[in-house]
Amino acid sequence: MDSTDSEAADPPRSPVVRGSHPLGPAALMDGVGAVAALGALAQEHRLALFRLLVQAGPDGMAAGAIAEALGVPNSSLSFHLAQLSRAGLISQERQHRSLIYRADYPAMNALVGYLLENCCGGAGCMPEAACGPADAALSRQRKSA
Amino acid sequence: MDSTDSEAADPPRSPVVRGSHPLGPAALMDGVGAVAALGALAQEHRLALFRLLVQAGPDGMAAGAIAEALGVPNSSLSFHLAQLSRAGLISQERQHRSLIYRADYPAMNALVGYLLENCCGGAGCMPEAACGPADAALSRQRKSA
DNA sequence: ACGTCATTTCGATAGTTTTCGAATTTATAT
DNA sequence: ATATAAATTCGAAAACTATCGAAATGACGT
Repeated sequence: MDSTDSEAADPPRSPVVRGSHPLGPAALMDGVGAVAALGALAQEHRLALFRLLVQAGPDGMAAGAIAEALGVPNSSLSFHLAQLSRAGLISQERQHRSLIYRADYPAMNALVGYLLENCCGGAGCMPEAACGPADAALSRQRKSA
Repeated sequence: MDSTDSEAADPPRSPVVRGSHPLGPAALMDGVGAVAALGALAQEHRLALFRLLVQAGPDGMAAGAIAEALGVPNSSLSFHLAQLSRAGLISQERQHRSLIYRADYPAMNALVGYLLENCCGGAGCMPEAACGPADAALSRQRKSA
């Protein structure tokens, strides 16, 4: 009752690609990566944080601004940023004295892709869509730097 | 400092629809439900379990068969089934002596929909798809029992 | 009623996550 | 150099999650 599967619940982790945290082309996702990404988003503050970064668009947001917006203490936020970062869902860049964080759209695409492929019966779940780095309605009004 | 958001990180949970665990029309998902669903899937065994149920299709699988397939002790599996059930991602039905579990496709659609809507820049992430209860490629080849 | 099979609940243990103040690091301005 | 600002790491407490054997529940056949 198996064999047709690629990965399931067994200890022997296969030597697949795995993590490309520092803003890489995370175009593909395996089960391990999916668990990491899901776990990173499975927390009230972190889901809100990620949503915020997605809304912020390509400009990203500084850590302090995020902490302010979410009403989370600075050190707690840092912890959550690290979690998302470790899962490859966000990227960091220094700008003057601030650290700017951005949502990693390819990584999110890969996660949704994994869910559609593996958890929706091999077909998919939603009507149709096309993803750029958040520009449809939100960042239309901002020029980016 | 905020206000433009619908839900973020504040304690006062809004009186939205929320959980309809026992196989309900979970067509819409809020942030709280999304965190629950993401958390339910953010675990090696549970992700494998859910995948298995998606592949099993509308026929579902008995708890024992699942435990066997995943190589997880019976009582551990029960715990994981309860987690997925609590998140509304699977449903249960008694059949003779066995309990049959099934993936709840509408719930999964709602989760993916939430991610596309809220975490992909308001546009979406994937090219195109259409979701029925897992029949496209997988259950095509199974006869069902 | 009794035995048996299928599953869940209980209870204890080990491990992981979340939280946040205090101390520290990194960068800039004077 | 020294001060100030922006974030991170450290450390320790509280809360949660995962694991699994043993006992309990529920359904069925005889």
